Amino acid sequence: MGRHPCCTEQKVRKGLWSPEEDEKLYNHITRFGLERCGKSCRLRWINYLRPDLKRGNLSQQEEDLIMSLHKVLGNRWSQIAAQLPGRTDNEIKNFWNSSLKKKLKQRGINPITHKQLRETGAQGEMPRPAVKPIFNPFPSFECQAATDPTGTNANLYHQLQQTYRPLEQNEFMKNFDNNLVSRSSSGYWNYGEVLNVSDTYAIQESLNGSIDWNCGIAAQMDSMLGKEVLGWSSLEIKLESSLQTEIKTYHQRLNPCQGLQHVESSEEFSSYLTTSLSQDLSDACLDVSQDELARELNGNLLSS
DNA sequence: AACACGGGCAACCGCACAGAC
DNA sequence: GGTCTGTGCGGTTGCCCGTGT
Repeated sequence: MGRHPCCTEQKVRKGLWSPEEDEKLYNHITRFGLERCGKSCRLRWINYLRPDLKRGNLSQQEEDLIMSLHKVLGNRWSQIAAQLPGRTDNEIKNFWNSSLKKKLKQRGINPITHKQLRETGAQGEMPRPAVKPIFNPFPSFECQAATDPTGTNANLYHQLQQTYRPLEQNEFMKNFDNNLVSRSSSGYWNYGEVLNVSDTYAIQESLNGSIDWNCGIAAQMDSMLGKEVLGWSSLEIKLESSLQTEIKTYHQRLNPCQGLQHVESSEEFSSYLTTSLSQDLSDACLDVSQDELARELNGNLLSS
């Protein structure tokens, strides 16, 4: 778990409180009559009083960046906030819940998956699936662009098509029959033998069908599966370090002083970001089709 | 003017993690 | 290895304010 940027600054102490610090705090509270707990004070400082905070509304550029980052990171507000200097995770979370979410819905886009909503629902909501949703090894790429070969991100679509080679029907069934794709009694899918990577990856679906990326939960699988499970964190680290690089490059492109190409829109950035990340992930030789896997596993779930 | 309602936002809550002891 | 403390994080709650009736 990362620390808040303020604690990485050299002049900010961390760890146990010294008697001198206790005395200073005590004096402040007794002198000014502050009746707040430490946690509340900390929150107030982080979200409101910190001198490096930006005031005022978020710019269109910031909004675009949040949108793009959410597509990749999901509700990891602190990580999103880390890319927006002077903005807090709380501010971004509130902005997302009160504004951006609605905007996406109005555009017919599911704010959780960033996929186009079907036109069947009365309120434009996705109908609940008849069976429990299937684990998707690449939730980050469930963007509209990847499913629309005729859209503005056609290049991305074709790249993803090439990067993630579909498994043939019999190839999948062979894997399933040989227990290379398996599911534990606790609801974990294990793709370790199918994904051609050094570690075995595991993940849990939450009740609402979203994916639980928590490494801590995945770590609990050690005992269940009887073997070392977690390379998940290493994948996450790889993904995030890739993301850091892309963000840096994005900022460079946004800065005309550096004489680099200008990014025109959030769509362009999304495409750019996702394309770059897909290249990084393809380096990990992930060789599986999510759609094929989902279809087949759904079928097996129904028949079991 | 009074009330209901909804949106925006700050603050709170509970959990998890890391490090010290 | 267990416990305690400090900290980070995301979901949720509740207050304030504007708007509509």
